Amino acid sequence: MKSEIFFPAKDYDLAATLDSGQVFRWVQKDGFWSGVVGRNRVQLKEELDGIWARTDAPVQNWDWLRKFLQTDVDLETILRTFPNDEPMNHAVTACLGLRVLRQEPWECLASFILSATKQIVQIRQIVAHLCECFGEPLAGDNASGNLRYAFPSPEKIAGVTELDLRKCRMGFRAPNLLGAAREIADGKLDLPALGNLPCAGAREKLMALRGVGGKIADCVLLFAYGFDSAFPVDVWVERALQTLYFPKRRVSEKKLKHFAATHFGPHAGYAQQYLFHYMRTKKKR
DNA sequence: GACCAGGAAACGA
DNA sequence: TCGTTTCATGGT
Repeated sequence: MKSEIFFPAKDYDLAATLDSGQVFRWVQKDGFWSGVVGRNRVQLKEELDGIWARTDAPVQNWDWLRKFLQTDVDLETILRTFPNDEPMNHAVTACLGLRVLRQEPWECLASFILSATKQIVQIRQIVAHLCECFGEPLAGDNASGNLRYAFPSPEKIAGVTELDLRKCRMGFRAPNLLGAAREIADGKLDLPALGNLPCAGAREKLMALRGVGGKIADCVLLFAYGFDSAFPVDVWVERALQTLYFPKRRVSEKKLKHFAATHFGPHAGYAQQYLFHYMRTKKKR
């Protein structure tokens, strides 16, 4: 029994949002985007004035999907807080409608632990392997590959061996994922409770995990908890800051991070996502 | 076949 | 407090 709904939203670019390295399980086919949110398989389609959605299983309350998509966020208000400079204006013009999603914390944390020095296509492959190996099967019948499964729980991961995880081709990231899963399964780290802490406190807790440094912590703070001030600096964003803002002189990573923390305003993380996607897509045009 | 990827941690100067 | 090296794997 399928269910469907329409979420009104101005300026929502579904492709840019789902294909900008925030999430790793969404695939486009036959004009729809297919993915999994929690235990629900979902199909999405961008319409003129919003997002149309359909699930395989019946749904009464759609709050979980509305929250994931962040359709209630007034994008225009956020964009107005961005600095009015040339690089930022170019990035916004190029990817208008790009949104920051609100993900489930464990899936987000696990995915970004697996992201270390991996290309986005490869992160997708590793996550797909992980779901096929350890995820619970989902109800319904019209999905293929890893979309047949939920993202595996911390308890499930905590119960397998490092060798089992390495079979998903995650290499040296395996002990880091296993360690994080055990901390959570053992109750030593209360992931949902991090959302009640100040940003800096939550960041500290995340960085206490082996394999989680500042960049991965910032991704989780921004993509799972909605701390819009978090500003992940990876190789692409570092390149964006260096070439777009300081083209004449080489600036140290530390200086770039200080610049980022002071220049982009209260929704810096949102601005970061525009710069990231802009840099990754502009040369292809 | 070289080079690099949404990094982090250990190490040496 | 810096820069350098190592880690595993696969895309380009």
